[in-house]
Amino acid sequence: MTLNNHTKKALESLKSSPLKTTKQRVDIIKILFSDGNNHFTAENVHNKIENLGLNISLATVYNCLNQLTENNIIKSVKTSCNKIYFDTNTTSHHHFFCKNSSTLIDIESKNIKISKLPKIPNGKKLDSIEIVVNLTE
Amino acid sequence: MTLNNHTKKALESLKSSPLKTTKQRVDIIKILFSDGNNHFTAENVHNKIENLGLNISLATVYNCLNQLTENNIIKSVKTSCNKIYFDTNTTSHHHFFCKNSSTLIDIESKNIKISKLPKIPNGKKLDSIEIVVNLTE
DNA sequence: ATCGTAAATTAGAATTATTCTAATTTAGTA
DNA sequence: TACTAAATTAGAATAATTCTAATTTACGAT
Ligand SMILES: [Mn+2]
Ligand SMILES: [Mn+2]
Ligand SMILES: [Zn+2]
Ligand SMILES: [Zn+2]
Repeated sequence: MTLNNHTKKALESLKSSPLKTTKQRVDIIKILFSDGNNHFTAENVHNKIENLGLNISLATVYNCLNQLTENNIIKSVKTSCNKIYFDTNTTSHHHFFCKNSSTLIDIESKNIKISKLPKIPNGKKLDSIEIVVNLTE
Repeated sequence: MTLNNHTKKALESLKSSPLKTTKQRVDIIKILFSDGNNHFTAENVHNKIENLGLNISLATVYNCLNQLTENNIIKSVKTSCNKIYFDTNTTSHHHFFCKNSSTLIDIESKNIKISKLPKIPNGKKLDSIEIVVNLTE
């Protein structure tokens, strides 16, 4: 029951955010960060909650994940399988996506490099670049 | 009413595919390819159909777009706005995505370059790389 | 041309992921 | 301890897409 560093840091971020420290938010953070950096759907988290015998409604899971995202404690990743994944890695990074298992694996920014980029269309500005390297088994 | 080359080629691909040449498929292809390469949601296509006074059910629009995709006459692009876009550009290419207007703009493969890629995780193989350059206005 | 049949079309129901609503409970502060 | 804004919740709503099952159509064979 001793907390790892990821979890401790996330709980501190929660405390210093404008969000209230509720039992549900603490439980969800513990689940998210228990195993190093990881990617979860809301349903994944809800299943873990049920397996632990906890009772948190699915609406709360979604509310919580969205608010943790808004407060930069986690981030969200849209995948080609039309589900939102929540990502404990808040650094700017990219992903492998395995189509067979619908799993995301981090690619650190320093391990991928774009050396040529077309010019940004007039009137728009660059927001971010997302690279997904799709894998099969 | 004279057809452009994109449309002619797509109609030929339809003819040489295992799909039957139905009025609905021909009309949808004409809509898709009428204006050079373009990106459409199923709803976009259905709206155009209605504006033209044609009558094709939404189910048929989806069926048709999915089968054209399976037969490589168009391709589909998943975006971060959780809608599937259908793309008349079947070459391997990447996209600008404007978050404000939810529009896709092609980036030709030759105009973008990845110079460093991490090694593929054991037991998996590379399927494809998707780069989305997100823009704001 | 007509027939037979597999494929296509259709309206509407179902599904899935997610968000919304509105009533109840709770955290944190005074 | 009381107050109040924020959080939680069950369940309804939404939105995109797919499914179902009945009807129609394309097209190869007669
Ligand atoms: Mn989910
Ligand atoms: Mn659509
Ligand atoms: Zn990640
Ligand atoms: Zn495209």
